[in-house]
Amino acid sequence: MKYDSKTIEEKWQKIWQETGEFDITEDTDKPKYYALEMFPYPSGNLHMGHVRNYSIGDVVARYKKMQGYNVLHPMGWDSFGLPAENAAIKHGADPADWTWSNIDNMRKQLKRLGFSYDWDREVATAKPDYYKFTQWMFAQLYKHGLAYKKKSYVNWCPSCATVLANEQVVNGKCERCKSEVGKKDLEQWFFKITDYAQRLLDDIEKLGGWPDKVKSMQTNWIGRSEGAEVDFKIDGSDETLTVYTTRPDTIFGVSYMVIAPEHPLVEKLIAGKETEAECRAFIKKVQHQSEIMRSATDTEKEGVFSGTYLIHPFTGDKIPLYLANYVLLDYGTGIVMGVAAHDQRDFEFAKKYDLPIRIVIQPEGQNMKSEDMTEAFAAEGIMENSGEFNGMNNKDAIKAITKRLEERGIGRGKVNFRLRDWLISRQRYWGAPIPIVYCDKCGEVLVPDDQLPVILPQNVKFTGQGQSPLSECEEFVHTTCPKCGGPAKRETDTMDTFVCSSWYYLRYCDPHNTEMPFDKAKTDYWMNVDQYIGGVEHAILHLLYARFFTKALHDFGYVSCDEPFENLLTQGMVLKDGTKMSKSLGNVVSPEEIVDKYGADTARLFIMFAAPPERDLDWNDTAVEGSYRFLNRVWRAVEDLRDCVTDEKPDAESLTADEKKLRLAVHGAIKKVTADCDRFSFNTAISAIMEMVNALYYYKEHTPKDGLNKPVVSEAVTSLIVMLSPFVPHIACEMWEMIGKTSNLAVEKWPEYDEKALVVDEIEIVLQINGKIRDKIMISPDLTREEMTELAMSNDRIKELTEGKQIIKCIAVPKKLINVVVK
RNA sequence: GCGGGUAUGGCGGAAUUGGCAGACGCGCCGGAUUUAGGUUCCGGUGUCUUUGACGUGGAGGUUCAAAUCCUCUUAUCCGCACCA
Repeated sequence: MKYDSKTIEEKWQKIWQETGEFDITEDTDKPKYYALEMFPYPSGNLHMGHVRNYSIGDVVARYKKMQGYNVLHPMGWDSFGLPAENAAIKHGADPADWTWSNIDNMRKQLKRLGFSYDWDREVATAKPDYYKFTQWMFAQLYKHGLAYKKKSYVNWCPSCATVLANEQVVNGKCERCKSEVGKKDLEQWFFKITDYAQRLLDDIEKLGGWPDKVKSMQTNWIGRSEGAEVDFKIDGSDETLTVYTTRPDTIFGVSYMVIAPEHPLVEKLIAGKETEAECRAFIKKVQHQSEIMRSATDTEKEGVFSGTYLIHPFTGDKIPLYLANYVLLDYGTGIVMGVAAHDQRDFEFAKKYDLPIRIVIQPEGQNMKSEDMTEAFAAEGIMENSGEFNGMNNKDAIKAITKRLEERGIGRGKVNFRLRDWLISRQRYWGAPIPIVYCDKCGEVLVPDDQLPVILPQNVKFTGQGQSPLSECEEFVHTTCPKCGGPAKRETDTMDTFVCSSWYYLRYCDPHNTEMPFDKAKTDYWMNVDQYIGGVEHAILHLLYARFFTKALHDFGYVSCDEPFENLLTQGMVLKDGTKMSKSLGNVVSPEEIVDKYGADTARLFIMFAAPPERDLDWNDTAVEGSYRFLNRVWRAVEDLRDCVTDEKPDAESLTADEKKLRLAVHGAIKKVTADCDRFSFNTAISAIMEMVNALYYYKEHTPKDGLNKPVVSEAVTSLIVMLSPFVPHIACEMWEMIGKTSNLAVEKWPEYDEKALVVDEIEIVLQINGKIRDKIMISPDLTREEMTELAMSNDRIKELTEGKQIIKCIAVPKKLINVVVK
């Protein structure tokens, strides 16, 4: 007989729903705990990655609840985004209908897995009551000068027909559709995340509960570098060009300069020069080079002389200015010094175009010659050919030269970041409209808070071509100016969906508030998120944006915290046969099927048991059977022993050896499961429960039915059910009922172990000679080192093996081993 | 190139602080139950030339003792990448 997972799971899910079991409010009598999993995009169906993410979160939430915490555990939908719109283009479905029906389906699937969400707090970012406040967030940033529009050379995905943030371009391709990303000069909305670059970087230190991997990814992404800006006079003009360099110490080694071909000043620099035609041809060529080609390290460096010379600020030499494909427009000033001897890229470029290689730093005690060099020398050394700075260590020269530049007013120390401002406008329909209107009289006008939300219109046309559907929706575009009441046009760009997901964790604290995105008192109670759980793919984008939002809202006075996520767990992927599950490979295991066949509890148990949460998990059908078998084994034991359940406590004084052994197993398990759950080592927590079940079977099989010690068995059975309940809540509740309990298992107190039950008369310790095991003996655990040593010396085996040898020393580790060192 | 991981039986994994390597599970082998298969219960299962030796990707080192610490190295995965 197998236990009936289907009936049991439906029964308890219904009860939880009807009793509002997991609905929660602020309660200052209890410590709070905010358990959060990254909310899903409603693609249509739950996949195993979701099941894993939410199973981990549910165990955490349920475990904390049983430990007496007031647990906030919400769920919602990151429901704006391109797939809805693509479905509209492809199948003619309305993006809203498509989204809501997907949500309905996935909500059902989540409920079938028995997660302990407070469904009353469910949010969907595509609903007006939510995006009203996404627009409010935009307004706040706008009012504080952190949202601005500028013409910029931006990433453009031709297939998605929209711009993309820097973070959404992966290897020169669109993160979503993988098509090659181009560049366009467009007027776009940005959030000034760069204002927070230093703080976002500094505060990474505060993120003690985050994985190092994520912290280092963010550090690299922010990419702080220290250097200097230097002004170079243009020969024959009063104007200057400014470069950024991290190596001002190499300034005397400059043999040429380079400017990005797309640089706005290029036009002026090449106009009327002998080389103009050549330059124009080069610019055209570079424009046709794809972003991937341009950014690949192994792409050959190419350039052309601009016809312009710059004047070296120290030597007064005339230095040729080149246009070259290896200089990035949007980092630093878009102009760099070419120091062939001390930078590998410059070295290659100089070799190709036969430009001078000037050594200005020598490795200590050496005398390199430029004609012998096969690669640039980028390490530390002693300055030479650098005028007054000769003989200095180059590290010191960086400071000295920067200082001199500052004194002369032709340069300055400068910190640069790799992080760019966050491009948030999208030329798409299914997103939160940007609350801006354009009035002929008043210009760009922010929609006032009391006129939010700017409602996304329905019944727009989806052609998949040309402009955004919104810009062709006349009744949306034409409006009145909030300032002067005259005719005005709406901004037709919508916001990047990452804006919506940058503040949802705050909305969960107060999801029904119609006046404000949240009440400060409520976020003060619930924030920070104590445990955030999700995929590592969000290590940069979402997690950086959310940190930025929290800091900005903190500065505006809306929240007290300035980091949102106290602890972060990045769960591993769910694989099949060592590779990612994917439709094209046909190796997708559907959660629905598994729940149908074995039940939600088995699916959850397998996922938690098969691997530690942060590691990748290979789906294994026979191992799933093993988890199912274990639950049946537990079920049979509880069924068998249900009559033993009593309120009577075991009498520790009068137990048989077998009874003591069972108690030891039970309390040992309580100790280990608790410690393991505290450190999120759920796989070993489950294995500890399995060992306890094995001990229970041993006792059961070795004791006549009428000889069972009821209080001892009762203690074992109740602890077993309680400890299983965060992992497999349905079967646990059913067994709880089966043994006659009427209390609510979800808030049952987590068991505590009895130190006395763990005390044993004898333990096995190891006898070693020179670190090799030679015997094992049973001793009292209380023996001192001296007593242990004495025992070892009188041991026959040790005596035999050490005969005729010189005993140098004897190391005794209480409760572990004795090691005799001989020569 | 820079940054961060990972490497342990046939497989997933365990060993929290340096102290019995391989817990727990899968698989496999055997016993009991059964007409048989399946189920269930019990037992076994790192390798080998088995009174012992070897064994945590490889090579050194520190230590009475190393999967764990140090140095070097190989493989592999992930992130960033012409960032001046």
